[in-house]
Amino acid sequence: MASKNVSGAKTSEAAISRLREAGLRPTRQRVALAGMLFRGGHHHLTAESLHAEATKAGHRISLATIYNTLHQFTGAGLLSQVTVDAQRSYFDTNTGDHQHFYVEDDGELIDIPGETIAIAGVPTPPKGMAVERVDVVVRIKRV
Amino acid sequence: MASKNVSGAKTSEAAISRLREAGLRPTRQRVALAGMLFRGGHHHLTAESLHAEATKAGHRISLATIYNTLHQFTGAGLLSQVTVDAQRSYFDTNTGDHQHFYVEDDGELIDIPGETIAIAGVPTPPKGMAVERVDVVVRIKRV
DNA sequence: TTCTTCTTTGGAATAATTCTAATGTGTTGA
DNA sequence: TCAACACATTAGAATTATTCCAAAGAAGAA
Repeated sequence: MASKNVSGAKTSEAAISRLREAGLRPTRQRVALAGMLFRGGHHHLTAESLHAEATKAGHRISLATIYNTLHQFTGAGLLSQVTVDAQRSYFDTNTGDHQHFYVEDDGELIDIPGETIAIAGVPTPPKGMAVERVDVVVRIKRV
Repeated sequence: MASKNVSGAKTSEAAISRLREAGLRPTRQRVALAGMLFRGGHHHLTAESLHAEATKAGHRISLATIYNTLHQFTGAGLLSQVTVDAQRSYFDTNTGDHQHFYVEDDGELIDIPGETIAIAGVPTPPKGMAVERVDVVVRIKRV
């Protein structure tokens, strides 16, 4: 018997294997969120925005679970966290090497591809420390 | 009759003119904070850390005033704000062009002089926007 | 001085995030 | 198939950083 929703089913299967590979149990909530997050082009989100999107799509997922999931996905390398604003945490489905424009007027993030910006002369960290990541944020404003 | 504390008096005078030049009324609280902040080498601080330092130095200044003052000083160009952690706002007495190491283990900031890192290829911002600042954060961890 | 305007303040309010303890669910092995 | 366990989810309380508010206080001009 055919699935009620072929494209939905495919999304789910992809999400499920993605979660399994990451070592995360494919629970209903995680599958739903992974389906929304990794369905196509990259995007930026916050806990609140993802919660709103999930609710609108008909998934009843608590905010606590949204937070848990965002952190688990980040830990598993499925998402990256972007720190540009002291008030709110942003997440990015693009985990590759790249940078961001941050529009200060409305808190929007815009990707800058990884090869665009060249950074030279990063100094050696203090003894006993290693560089984890080099973040570049180009803060822009409406003129 | 001589001042009770020559060095303290000098610090105050310097702080007072600094505030006047910035167009800020030299109130008792602002003078005390400016005295602590601009007394010597550059440093990094948070609202809480400044409040604790002020209290320890015997100044009774409310946390609300600490926040007000930090924002006013930042607006006046006496401080710069550093966004490296989503949970807490850092301020820097070094307002010149420079970058930071951020020690993720203990939330410490370390300055990287302005000439050290070279950034090339910053793309043109979208129409109607202008680059406000380019921030580089080198996140490091204990190995 | 005295008036006016700007500041400071304690405490309440807000916002984002985390915690907690109870309940629910995926997985495993018999 | 199902019992049993480990792991997840949840609502709501708790926490943390920060801002707001309205009243009381201090700085500057006349």
